Amino acid sequence: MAKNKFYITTPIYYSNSEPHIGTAYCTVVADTFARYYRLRDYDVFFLTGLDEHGPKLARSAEERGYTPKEFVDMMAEKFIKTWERIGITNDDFIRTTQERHEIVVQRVFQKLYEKGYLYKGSYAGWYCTPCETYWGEDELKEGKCPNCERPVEWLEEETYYFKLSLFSEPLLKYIEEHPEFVFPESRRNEVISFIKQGLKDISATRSTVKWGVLVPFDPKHTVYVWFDALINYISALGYLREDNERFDRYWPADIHLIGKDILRFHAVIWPAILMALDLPLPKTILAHGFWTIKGGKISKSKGNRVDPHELMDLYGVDALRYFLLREVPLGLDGEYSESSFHRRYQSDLANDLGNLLNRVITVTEKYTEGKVPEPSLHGERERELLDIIENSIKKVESSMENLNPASALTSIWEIVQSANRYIDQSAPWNLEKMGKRDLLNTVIYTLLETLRKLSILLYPFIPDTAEKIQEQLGYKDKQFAWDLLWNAKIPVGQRVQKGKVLFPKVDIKEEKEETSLVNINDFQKLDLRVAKVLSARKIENSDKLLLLEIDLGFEKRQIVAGIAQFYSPEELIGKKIIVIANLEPAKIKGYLSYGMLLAGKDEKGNLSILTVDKDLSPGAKVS
RNA sequence: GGCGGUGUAGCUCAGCGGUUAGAGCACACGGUUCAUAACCGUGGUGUCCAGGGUUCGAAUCCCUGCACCGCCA
Repeated sequence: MAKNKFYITTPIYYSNSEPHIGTAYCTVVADTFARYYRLRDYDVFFLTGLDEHGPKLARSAEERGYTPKEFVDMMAEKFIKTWERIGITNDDFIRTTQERHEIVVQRVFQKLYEKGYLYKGSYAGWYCTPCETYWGEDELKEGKCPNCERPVEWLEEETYYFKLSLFSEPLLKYIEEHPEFVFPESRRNEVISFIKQGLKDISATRSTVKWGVLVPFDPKHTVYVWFDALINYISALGYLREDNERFDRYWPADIHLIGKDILRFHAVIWPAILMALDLPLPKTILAHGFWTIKGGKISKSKGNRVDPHELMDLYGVDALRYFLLREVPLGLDGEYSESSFHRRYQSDLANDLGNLLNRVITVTEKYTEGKVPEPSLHGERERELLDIIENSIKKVESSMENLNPASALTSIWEIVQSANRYIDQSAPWNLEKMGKRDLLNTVIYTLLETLRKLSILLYPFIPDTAEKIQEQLGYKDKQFAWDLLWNAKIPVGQRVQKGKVLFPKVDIKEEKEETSLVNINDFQKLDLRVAKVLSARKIENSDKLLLLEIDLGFEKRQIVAGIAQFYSPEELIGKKIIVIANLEPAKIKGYLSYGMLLAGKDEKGNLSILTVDKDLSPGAKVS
């Protein structure tokens, strides 16, 4: 019997910036669905990847002194490492610079051209040459490029248009007939009202951008990045290629998980392309919300970016996953703060779940020699707990069906809470003295069995924890499958294995009011690092500035330093200097500086850069 | 300017026509000692944004206004 299939995707993230809480969020949610459906015995295909084309990327690479290829390879490494650490179980990782992808983009383009959906025209607008980007009249900042503030020029460019206008009617009809096509409903309404205004043909190629996929029938053009990017969902499956078994098996996608910012590409343009190709449309475009800090957007320029690695260092992988999944219903914006994260960790994970496991294992060791006892009685309390568990499982299933992992977690915590209540009411620590051996055995057995079920239920959300629970329950081979909720029991006689506390308490210092004194937290905001100077040269038209390329161990960067009057470029090369690695990038004399080196200066005007007393590797933290 | 959404306990939110309006967190008191100063129980708090209307009955439906947010122009 063929299994049901489930195909879920994340967007391919623009590899211009490193993984942050937003991309981590999206990927964790997708992973949770993927894991859940695997437990339900679906044949799951989970795709994520990177968007590696486009002018911005080429420019970022150049600014840092890399070729685009070197740069995207380096970034890809970071994404892959981060996802590994978060326990992401993607089945493939697509990169738009891969040949397998580029070929499909070209074939799709050729096909659309032959079917008459692409035509040559021209595009005009205010063009910024360094940024390789067109801007609308209203987007300009005082008549200049809003991105780099350099002058723009009115330019007309040859381009191929995609006949999006043909699809207003069919799209509208489709969306109206398929209420589940866009989620949540408010986003669906947005899409409908957008389409109702009428769709215009859109430019699908560029002749000024080099870093992209060549248009097969007119190679002075490259395919516009958005078009290139959308194709990933089918190129990864081998569409229009010889090895297209995956495509036959998994398309159409069950869920395209996306951020609300790219809703239109996915709910309008992408389905139009698919219709043009005579392909079935994905079942659901699921737009999640954004994380905010103090009600505002998280952005690099505000410098309030949240590094998932820092949270994992402090609290662990599952704390991050749990917070992201639990704090906010999928589809809405969520407010991130250290204190809300800490609260979730402390009360839900440490106090409720972690402590439950800990106390149950201790009781087992104390009263039944660490072995799963044989249950005998089955009383009112056991019945009650079982009812709650059964009920919660059903709620988890319907919550997942309704795309709401947050409410699934709420239901799972009903079990945690009931188990805590059960152990309190049954008070196994009194039963031995009272000579109620049978009841004692039943109570302990019931608790261990409840934890076994919990481990399965938790697996899609916090897989590490789920595994640790089974380890402590004494399982050598982990058992994760949904039907084991009903068709298995913890084996009598199995030896439990007390392990480390699941979620150790984490101390954080309360946020202090601003004072003139800085506290240790303030200091710790500075990411001071040892860096090795790789190259140095004078910046033209400046007698103070040097442009340095430095090795930070984890990456190479350029920084601008105002020390040309004190150091020659030659004497700096090879020196180990101290830099602030997380300083907001600044543009100095047209050069972007990604950090600042530390130097001391006395009243006489002598300047000396800071260096290390003994040899340290680049990237070493200074504190 | 157009379309849509939101406004409920100190905080985050659920309820969306029907008994004294709910949950979690926080707070207070009590219990308990197996446990990560944890867990369990009990408790209080609310002009359900404002005003008007429909209804036997409205946080819930309709209208107006205010505030915030989203999409579009």
